[in-house]
Amino acid sequence: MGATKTEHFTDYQNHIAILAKALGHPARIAIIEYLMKVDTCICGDIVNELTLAQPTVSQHLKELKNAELIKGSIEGNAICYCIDEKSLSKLQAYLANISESLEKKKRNCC
Amino acid sequence: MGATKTEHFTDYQNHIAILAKALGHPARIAIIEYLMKVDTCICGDIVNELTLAQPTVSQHLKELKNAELIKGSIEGNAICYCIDEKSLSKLQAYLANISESLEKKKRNCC
DNA sequence: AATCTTTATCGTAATATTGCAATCTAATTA
DNA sequence: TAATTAGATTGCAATATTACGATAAAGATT
Repeated sequence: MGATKTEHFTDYQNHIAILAKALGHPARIAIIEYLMKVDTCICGDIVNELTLAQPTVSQHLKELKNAELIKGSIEGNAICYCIDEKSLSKLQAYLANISESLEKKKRNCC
Repeated sequence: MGATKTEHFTDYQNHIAILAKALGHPARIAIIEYLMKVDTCICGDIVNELTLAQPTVSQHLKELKNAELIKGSIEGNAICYCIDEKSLSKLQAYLANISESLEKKKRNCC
């Protein structure tokens, strides 16, 4: 035990969960926000932006990349990161859909 | 080490991360979807809906409740759960905001 | 009151995540 | 080519999460 039983859930449920999980750490939210603030992709100074050691930041970047929430391209000896809009939109659309449905059906409870 | 260094991030970043993290498991996505499908709050059969043991489901419900993504009210000897719109909207708005900004600033990279 | 039903909690094992020092790799510059 | 720079990888310790059997708590039913 201990590992998530992904086989009990749909591909879609697993995928949404992976996206949400990737955003489930303040450092990764901070990275996304930093990539938003500077409005091009950014080479280098992500590490300087966070008060975490370089290997830790590298690991968080890797997780965001695995979830395809960011993408990086090699630029000289630095790496240029930016937000991958597609995955972010997917999660956003999912939540928007729920919010919308909730508003429609005025439930008589709670 | 091992624990998230929340003190390095803003309250807002921490809060968004908590919401995302709570959705970062397929069982919890499945719970949210089930609560959406049946359009009132639901007493009882959440456990039957998932192929996980009752204590496991109870734990997932607790985490969703801690993040204030669902709320539960006692109804006889059962408990009646439904989605807590406020928190869900908050995360949705956050992502919508990013998506919107991304579309505006047509970035010349990646 | 005894039993049943529903949900929570405890205890514990397996696994995953977080964080960092040390090290490695690869491109860049001196 | 040696030194530098940017970033990834390795290895490890601390902590968190996931899952579930056993059990407890509390209202409902018999």
